Amino acid sequence: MNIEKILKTDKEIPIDKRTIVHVILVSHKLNEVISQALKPYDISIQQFNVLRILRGQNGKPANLGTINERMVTKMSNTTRLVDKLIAKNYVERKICEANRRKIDISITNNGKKELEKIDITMAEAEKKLVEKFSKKELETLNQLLDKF
Amino acid sequence: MNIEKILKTDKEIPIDKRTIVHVILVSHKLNEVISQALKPYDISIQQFNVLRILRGQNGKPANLGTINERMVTKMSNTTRLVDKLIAKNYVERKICEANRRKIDISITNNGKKELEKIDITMAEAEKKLVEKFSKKELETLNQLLDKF
DNA sequence: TACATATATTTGTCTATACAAATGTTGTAT
DNA sequence: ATACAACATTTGTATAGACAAATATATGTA
Repeated sequence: MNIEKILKTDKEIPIDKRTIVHVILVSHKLNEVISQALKPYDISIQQFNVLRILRGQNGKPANLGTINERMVTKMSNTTRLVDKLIAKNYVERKICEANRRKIDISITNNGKKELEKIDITMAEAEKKLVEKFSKKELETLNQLLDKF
Repeated sequence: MNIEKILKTDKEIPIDKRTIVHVILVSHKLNEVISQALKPYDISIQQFNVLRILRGQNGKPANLGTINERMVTKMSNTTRLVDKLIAKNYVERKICEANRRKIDISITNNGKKELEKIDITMAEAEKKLVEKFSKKELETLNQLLDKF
């Protein structure tokens, strides 16, 4: 990924700015590849993330706050994301009887089945994205990213 | 930036997935810091990018295609972005007489003045974002990111 | 010239994100 | 018991992004 080529610029970008733009560009690419991998399943990355979080609850329902905490992108409207998953019959929502301010959100069997199919595609996409890296390089990259 | 803490998970994430999530999380953070820096000027990152591209034209007007090429995030609707900059009187648009399909977009003096103010704030924000890195680390990071 | 094709931009629709305000529920202090 | 603050979610509004369709102009070819 050559940034200068992507941005069609001929002048050299100073290293501070270059690093920042570089991370953002790579992130865009990752998002794009993952979105494409999800396309056949007609589900967005964020919807997929919510489904995975709910499965990780192992039957225990989650409320909105819990989902939000675990999301890669903290959203202000997980409500609307959950709405879409309910429309697809991947998720159920009911009022939490112990605390009626909260809601209990859980994945349906249908949602679990769909997720299993998606998992395979996703694992392939993820593997392909990092195939050019050695294990050592991945470790170095993660250490460097930790400094942000 | 500790990913596991951010995602509130206790289990270790496999390195492939961890790297991908890591890049995306750092990218979110960079975007957030930059957005906040721009907030006092009431301009979005993308609007700022378009302004910078237009200034880089050195008086030569740009058409939509040119702007798109040079954008960090290639958009399908630079049209609407330009609309907003016109409303702020930072940018002018007129039909290109040489080829009436194209439009000539140029930055106004008002836009240039505003951009000069923003530049200072942005340079500070960028510098701060990478302050924990040595020059060598930044170079290594850029080299690793190139492999994506 | 007429027609098909390519090019450049605009518009519509849907999803996602950020932020603020509104709603409803619970806990607490008096 | 009432009033008030804190909490959890929902809703409204604006920006941005992906994609497809529509519009307008230009170009190549029979």
